[in-house]
Amino acid sequence: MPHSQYEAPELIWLHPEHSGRGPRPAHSRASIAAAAVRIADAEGIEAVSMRRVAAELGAGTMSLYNYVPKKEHLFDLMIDQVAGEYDLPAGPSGDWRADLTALASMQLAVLRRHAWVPRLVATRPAIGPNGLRYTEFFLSAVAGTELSGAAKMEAMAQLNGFLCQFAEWERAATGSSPRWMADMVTYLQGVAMSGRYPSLTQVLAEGSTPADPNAVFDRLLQRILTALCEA
Amino acid sequence: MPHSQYEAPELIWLHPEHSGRGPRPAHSRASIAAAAVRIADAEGIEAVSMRRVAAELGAGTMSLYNYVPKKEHLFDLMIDQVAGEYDLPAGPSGDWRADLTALASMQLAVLRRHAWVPRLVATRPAIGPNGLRYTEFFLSAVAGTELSGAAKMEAMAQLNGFLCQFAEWERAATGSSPRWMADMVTYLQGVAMSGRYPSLTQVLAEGSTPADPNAVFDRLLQRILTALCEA
DNA sequence: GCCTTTCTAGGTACAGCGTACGTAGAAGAT
DNA sequence: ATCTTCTACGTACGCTGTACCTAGAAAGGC
Repeated sequence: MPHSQYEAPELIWLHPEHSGRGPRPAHSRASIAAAAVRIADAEGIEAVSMRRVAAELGAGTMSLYNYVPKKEHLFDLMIDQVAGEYDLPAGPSGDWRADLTALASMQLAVLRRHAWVPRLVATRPAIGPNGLRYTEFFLSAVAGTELSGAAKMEAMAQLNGFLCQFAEWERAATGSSPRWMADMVTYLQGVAMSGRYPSLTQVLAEGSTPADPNAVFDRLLQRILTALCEA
Repeated sequence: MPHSQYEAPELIWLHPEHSGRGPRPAHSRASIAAAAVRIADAEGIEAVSMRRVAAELGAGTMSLYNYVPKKEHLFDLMIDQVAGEYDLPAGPSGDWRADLTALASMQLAVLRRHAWVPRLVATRPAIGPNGLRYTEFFLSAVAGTELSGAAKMEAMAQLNGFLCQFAEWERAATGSSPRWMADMVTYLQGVAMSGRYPSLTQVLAEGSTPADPNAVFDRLLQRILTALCEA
């Protein structure tokens, strides 16, 4: 294909991976995605640059562009790569609440392993092959409910949003740098001292024994499931 | 302060805006935040660069660093700037559900006006002066419930997450480029054709009369409120 | 067999980014 | 009047995504 006047599709999944002609590609989408995931897990999503991923693969920077026409597409590959970690049952059990509870636990585990995922999926739809497997299982699990098709999709989006939100909240509470935590304490002390925020001050003063995140998760999840799927 | 060996606090709110000495600053946090918000509203958040904001203010690029030690802090200022758009009642009405419903509607309006907000608040806590006013109102509104202090904060975080999620979902459904929508349709047709995703195919085939977003919002909001605040 | 076509690999180059550092000068403190 | 501390901002560095180009490999048509 000529370089000019051709516009790559917005969706990498519409871009054929290889089309017979020419030399065998030295890499694959899967190996590229795996390399990018490795970097993001170890050094954070902001360390994932085209140069860095290419270096990880031992390839030239610009060679990557044969596989990934735009950097955004690299993110799509990464999302679908981790979506491949789901170990989905062959079919729904008939108990939608049990199925979705199990699915959500699995997803939380994935989000904990790959802390950069919530940020990415908030921006881009996860509709690669593995994302579609997830969607298919979710939809089959809630097939027995009275939800309309559109409502099922909404419910999936909301559940995903809740899980990402929870994972980020958990990480913010436990994974911040000491300096950051210290600054936060200093600031909130000043806020309490100012006297302008009595309700907030009262909550802060409560001491807040940090509840077991898993317990909080289970409780909130059940409530969300009820909210989403019950008529 | 000397340039070296001093480390700015992680929180811009711990950084004094001006300390008497030296020449009068030509700008203010408020004017800088307003300029950045103007740019983000008009051209998207990725158009907000230190150079661009400085230019908008008619200042030299590096002058901005006297007000905003790091770019992240500029985001904090922007978030608090739009949090200033809330027109909060003087105090809670005593009906927490009514108060939170009104608060959520106001917030949705803000998120619709400033589509870049969800992405930012997912990353950074909104604890500037205006964010604290919001927090204070939320906490005072749910003061009558049986929630613990920590549970109240969780509830606020979850409600915020829901609102951002909803705003992004709404925008994705209505605000994408024609090219993007066309590519999506092409892709999903192929997906349905493949036969590998029967439940998804069925949902897609349903036609999905696009429900009134406001109705969907009201319904989901009430369910979320119930899930979060009822014992 | 060869030739043409179409692919892959990857170097070079450019505009734009955040920001470290240094200098010049203004204004409050003594 | 002097010292100190602030503001304004130019220059420069290392990094980013990626447009464009060249070189060579492999498949299709004859």
